[in-house]
Amino acid sequence: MYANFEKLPEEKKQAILSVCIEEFSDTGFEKTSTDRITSRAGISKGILFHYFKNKKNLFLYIVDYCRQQIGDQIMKEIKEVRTEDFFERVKEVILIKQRVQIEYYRETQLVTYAVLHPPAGMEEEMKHLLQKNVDYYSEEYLNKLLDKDLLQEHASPEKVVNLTMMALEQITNKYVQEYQANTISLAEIQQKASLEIDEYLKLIKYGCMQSDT
Amino acid sequence: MYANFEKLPEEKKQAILSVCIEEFSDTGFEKTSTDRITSRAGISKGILFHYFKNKKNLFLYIVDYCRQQIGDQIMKEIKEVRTEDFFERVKEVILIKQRVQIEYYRETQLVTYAVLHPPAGMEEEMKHLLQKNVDYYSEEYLNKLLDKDLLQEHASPEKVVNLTMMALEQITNKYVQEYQANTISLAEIQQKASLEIDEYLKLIKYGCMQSDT
DNA sequence: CTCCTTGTTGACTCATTAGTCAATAGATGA
DNA sequence: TCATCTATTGACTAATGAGTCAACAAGGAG
Repeated sequence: MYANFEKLPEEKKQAILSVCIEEFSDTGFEKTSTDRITSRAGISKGILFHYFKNKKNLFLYIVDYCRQQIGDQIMKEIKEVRTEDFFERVKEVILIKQRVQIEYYRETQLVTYAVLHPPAGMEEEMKHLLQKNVDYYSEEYLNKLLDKDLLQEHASPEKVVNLTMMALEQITNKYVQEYQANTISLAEIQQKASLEIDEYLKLIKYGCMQSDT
Repeated sequence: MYANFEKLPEEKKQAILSVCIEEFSDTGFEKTSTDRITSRAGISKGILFHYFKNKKNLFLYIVDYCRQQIGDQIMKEIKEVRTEDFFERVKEVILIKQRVQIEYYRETQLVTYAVLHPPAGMEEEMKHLLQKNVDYYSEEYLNKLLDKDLLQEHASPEKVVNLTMMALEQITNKYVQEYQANTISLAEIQQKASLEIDEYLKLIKYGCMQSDT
């Protein structure tokens, strides 16, 4: 489908891709102008439409490319994680995600935006694209690590996994925003996030109420 | 500023407002056409620009109007809540929010969208608008209801409030989506949400691990 | 009825943009 | 060298949309 584009020399491909990523993540689908893309990338309008046929296809290609990049990077790093304790592992995984989210922040922004607010007429494509990502680190897998024998009878494993993921993701997102606003170093926010994560994990593990209630 | 619009007969005002809300919430700022608004509302293009000067002002006016409507409605209902127990109260409040979110779903969608993804050049206005909403049901207030004497020493009140709000909001949002997708009744999703909330509250109160660990 | 004010119209301008296509440049092979 | 094919160009089209403005309508006030 995009063979003509793909057989371009890597250097030129990268130049075009990075301009597109910048433009789309900055101004969204509608407001991004193909004129601006072509002039910034130093190519003609004709050739862009020759490669991708239309703006919609270009956008889908770029979003999918970003999704893949992020996914690959996260998977690569997660594969190294050996920790078997559920809570420790979730923590490590979430900190990896945070790092990647910062390293690929434009890509993350673009994919998040595209999935949450698909441009008119792309709802189906985005759903399809999202599915490719769902299973790249399944909750099922985490679920298996949770030792059910240690859980209280009222605590269903799915709820524990869900609450934990939700809480940790919220914490890391908060710090990502801080990182982007000010100029704290990555190491610093990871350290802060790590401490806060520990406290929330304690809360989830042992609750907030004194046991004699 | 918008005196000319505001002194219109209520009926005509409502007609215009509701068309704008529909269009903006459906297609977002950029894609919404003032031509379409005027023709659907049965008014001329000239008069729309006479009332609001430009599209940006119109959008801000509509978003603020929606924000106010939602806020007023929630406040009205929350004022009736007498429950003093923190967890019970948070639950009631969140279920009220869920009801209002469903009743005013277009308005909610519009405001959420506008705040999360402000159209180019409206970032400041949106921040300002958000601030008006922040304190309409402060976490501070909820904080006061949390009896600190009952908490374990590791559980900081802010974290308990935060985790609770986050969890419950996520649950209600999940059910709102279900409601919008299928055709379950409001009563039914509120009942389901209520049960699930109870389980998460138990988890937050007493944790998931058996105490002898 | 006439003058004035205020509300309202919609055809028009001007800028922008996705997408096209005839023409050109460059490469390949005979 | 010439012929053929592919890659690339950029001026052009057609559509759309925000914002303007001269003109018209309505409703008093005198």
